[in-house]
Amino acid sequence: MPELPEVETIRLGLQKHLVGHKIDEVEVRDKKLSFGEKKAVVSAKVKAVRRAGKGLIIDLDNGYSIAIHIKLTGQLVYRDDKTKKIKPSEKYVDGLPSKFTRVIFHLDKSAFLFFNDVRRFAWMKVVKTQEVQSLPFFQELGPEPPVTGSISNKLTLEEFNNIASKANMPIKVLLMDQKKISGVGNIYANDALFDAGIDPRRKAKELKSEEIKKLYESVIKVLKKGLEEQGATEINFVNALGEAGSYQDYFLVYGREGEKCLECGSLIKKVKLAGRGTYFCERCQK
DNA sequence: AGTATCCTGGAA
DNA sequence: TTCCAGGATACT
Repeated sequence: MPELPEVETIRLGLQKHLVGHKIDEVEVRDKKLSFGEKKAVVSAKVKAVRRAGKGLIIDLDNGYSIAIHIKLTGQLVYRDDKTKKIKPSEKYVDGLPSKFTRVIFHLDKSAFLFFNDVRRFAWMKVVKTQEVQSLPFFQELGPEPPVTGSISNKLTLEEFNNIASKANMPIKVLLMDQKKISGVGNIYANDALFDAGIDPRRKAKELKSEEIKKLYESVIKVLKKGLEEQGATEINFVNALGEAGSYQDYFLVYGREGEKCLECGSLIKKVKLAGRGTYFCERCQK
């Protein structure tokens, strides 16, 4: 789902297209969304777009920011006269107001930013820039594997070793715990464990240090691959121009239950860990 | 540490 | 028609 590579892909697109625009008007169409003070963003200019874990921060030039989490199905899509020509992915729920469009930013130079979300788990909140880090989500974020584009602290191998040695939970659950390690979700956790040859059900604290080292490298490797492919379009992830990613064409084990292991040909198994679908090869992952 | 919850479209 | 997926959180 939207994880570090997907959110970073959006950030890069917004950094390129959104920065410099003035916000003329904001339409909040979903009453469930506690957007905050609309007045605080109207007539401000976008200064920068930052990321921490799976969270995004749009900084304005008036001391305010818009903190965002797209959760499972959120989309942030920029449109202007030039980018209108780009044919969006079929996964793009709708560029123009649709029933899934929760917020519309009317920008200067006839541009728009659409915030779409089918399942309504995503959130978007106006806060003072200084207070972004004190929002519970950002405050509690753990360090992030060293990939790119983030303001979070970088997870070192030593730290990963330390965190794992104290965690009495399956290693896969640890990888996905944003308070311990940020940015990794279900897709990349499954694929990293396959790449490292480690059974996702094993207790984190029981892993040997060479296994932790291998896993550390595998996590970085799959995240980088995800970034290169501009993310995975599983449900309806799209980038800031409405285009799909392609990491779904390179899934190692995620979503491949019953299919052949890419290494040994035996069938990929699926179990549940902490309520989440967990895919692995019993023969390759020990 | 595990489980229910939010929400909805799409799969079974 | 029912069930399932999933990020993060609130419970137990």
